[in-house]
Amino acid sequence: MHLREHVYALVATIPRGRVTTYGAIGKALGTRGYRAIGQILHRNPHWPDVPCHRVVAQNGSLASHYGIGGPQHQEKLLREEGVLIENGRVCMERHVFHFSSIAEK
DNA sequence: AGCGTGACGAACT
DNA sequence: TAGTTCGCCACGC
Repeated sequence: MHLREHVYALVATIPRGRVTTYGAIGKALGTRGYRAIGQILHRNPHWPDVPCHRVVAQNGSLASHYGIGGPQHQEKLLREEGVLIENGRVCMERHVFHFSSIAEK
């Protein structure tokens, strides 16, 4: 099983109005290949089943080159879900989603 | 099959 | 605090 499958499966569980980070995903899956996760989401073929717009950097900044309609589209999508975005960054303390369980390998 | 690149992040300097 | 290096994984060439 490839890492990408796990990433998609995990991201698919993120509830509406919540966000997570590349680091959190990597940690949950037991890998440090954060860059790979970025690329995997960039080429997300499962939209909207896999809500990749809910994945942001650890400091709350949005994806630098969002692949589905530009960075502005990601921000729009998040706002529509009620996510607070200040100064181009998501209010993490308020919206971060903690994966309940371990990786599903 | 090997190499460079990238929606990252932590450790160094 | 800011800039650089390194680790890790998938992909295109």
